[in-house]
Amino acid sequence: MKMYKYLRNQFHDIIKSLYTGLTEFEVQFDRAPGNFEGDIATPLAFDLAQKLKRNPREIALEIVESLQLDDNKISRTEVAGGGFINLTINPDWLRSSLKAINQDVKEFRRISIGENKKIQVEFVSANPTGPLTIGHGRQAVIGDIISRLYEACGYNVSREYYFNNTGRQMRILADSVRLRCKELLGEKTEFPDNYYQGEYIIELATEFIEKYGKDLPEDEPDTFMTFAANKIIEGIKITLNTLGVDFDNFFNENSLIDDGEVLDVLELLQDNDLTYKEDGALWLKTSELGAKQDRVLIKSTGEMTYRLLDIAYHRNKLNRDFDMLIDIFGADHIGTYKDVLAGLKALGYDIDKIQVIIHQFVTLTENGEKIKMSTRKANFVTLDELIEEVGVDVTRFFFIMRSANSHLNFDLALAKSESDENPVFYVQYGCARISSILRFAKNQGLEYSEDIVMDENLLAKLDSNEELELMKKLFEYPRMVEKAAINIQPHIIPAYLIELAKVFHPFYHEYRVVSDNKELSLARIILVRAVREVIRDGLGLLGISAPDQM
RNA sequence: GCCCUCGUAGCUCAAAUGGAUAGAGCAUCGGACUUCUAAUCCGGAGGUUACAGGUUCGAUUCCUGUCGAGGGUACCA
Repeated sequence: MKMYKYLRNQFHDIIKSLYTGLTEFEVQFDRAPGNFEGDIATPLAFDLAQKLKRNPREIALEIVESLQLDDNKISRTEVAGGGFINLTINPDWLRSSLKAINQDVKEFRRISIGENKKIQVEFVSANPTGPLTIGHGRQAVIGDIISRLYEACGYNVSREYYFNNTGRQMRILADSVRLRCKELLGEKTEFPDNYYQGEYIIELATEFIEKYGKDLPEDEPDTFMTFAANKIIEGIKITLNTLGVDFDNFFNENSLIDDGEVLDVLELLQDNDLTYKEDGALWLKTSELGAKQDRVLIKSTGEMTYRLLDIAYHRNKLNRDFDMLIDIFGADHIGTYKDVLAGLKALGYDIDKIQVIIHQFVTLTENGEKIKMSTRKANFVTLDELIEEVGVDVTRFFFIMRSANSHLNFDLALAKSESDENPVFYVQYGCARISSILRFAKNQGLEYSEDIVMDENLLAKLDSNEELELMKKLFEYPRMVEKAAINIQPHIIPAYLIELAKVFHPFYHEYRVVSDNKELSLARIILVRAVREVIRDGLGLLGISAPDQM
């Protein structure tokens, strides 16, 4: 029985029976502060006090009096301060969780909120105009871990990458390659500033000549475009694979055009009187949909804008029968996604299904100097280069340990030279250390087994403060996974794992696991093995390795 | 100009929906390896949560204004 589920049910029942008029209330739980007796606290009496117009302390006392919590689970209940209710967990209940964790940690942390629900996460979706940058890396990791968290909560998750493989930037890409080809063949050219300057364009040009020969198909820009896009997409997929990010579907923008879906949307928008013509362009009446100004759908050149294509794309996604869609965008999309949602809403689609996560940019610094990243200019550091320098584990951990809407400061020099400062090693070290202990124990003839974990008398040996603290921390794990998923805040997981390691390492220094006392040794083996199970599982959710030795 | 995100210890960041005395890491100072991994641990110091108001039992969190950083912005994506 999950701790918080049990408590929530108990409190709900008692409040309903005590205050029959109340229908809407929430029971929230926090960890009790260290200076008060108790492990879990709830301020719900304050909430009720407001609704009932009564003294919070009186209400808290009333609730505590009527509450009939199982002594085997909660050993003490008290009212503290102006009306907080503090609960102390019975150590036996804590110890019982060690069985569950050791037997099957995935079952222990299993949350069934997503049973039979389908969800799609769209992320990265970088244009195929160059290698992935560090900014894309952050998004790749955030999206992947959000997907893993939802899977952990029982959802059926589909990861999708949307390739903007049409439009102006693709034509510039094609022409950049064409010009570099001519240079390679000895011709003098003017290479415009707004073309893609990166070294990789020259490599593409070299490969292009190898394939198509020196007689360039200059009147076939599509040949250059298709060649370059395919090569770049291939590279992007390799990079993502290296980072441990796998997609279920790659969706190409041009398919929306080829299948006529964009025209369908356009027709729908026009039929609903949501558009008008002006200055040779077709405008969407976004100002009537709550936005500041109207936006162009089709430019006077006849070219479709991103907004139109993105409305069509999201319509396509909504028609695919998902219960929820999560979009992960960089801060540069903050101004546009609202127009897209407004357009969809005007067409009658349920946009509440769409959750948009905006993440702030990564600031890359080296030796105190900011490095400005831009694909078009040549001075970016690629994701490949970063992974090469610091490794997959550090890259992933670094990108996920900050909340998405906080600017991420990535100090390259620090990541490269002093990677031991990175907390990922702190967590991994806990895992390696426990494996080492278990190896040592095995040599002494002491080993974990299904039989000993069922022995209540053995587990009862675990009664020191440090051991109980460790168990309390383990007990919180399922709630952390749920919290991270529901709030779409994946950084909660690394923060939790650091906390767990932070409780484990002092325990290790204070007590020997393997000692002359055989029973106590076995009990502690059960405990540290449970810690390792949770760390391993948590690192697994982050896609980070859990080494048995370091 | 307008819109969005943000401003917390010297630095990088936590603190779910408003909860009790705002927490970590790094850096700094002082300690701990003949015993299961010192990539570790123990202790000290470090704060008017940018600033000024407001809302209430209670504000880092919500509202208003000022200052500062990043992003978007009127036919790029």
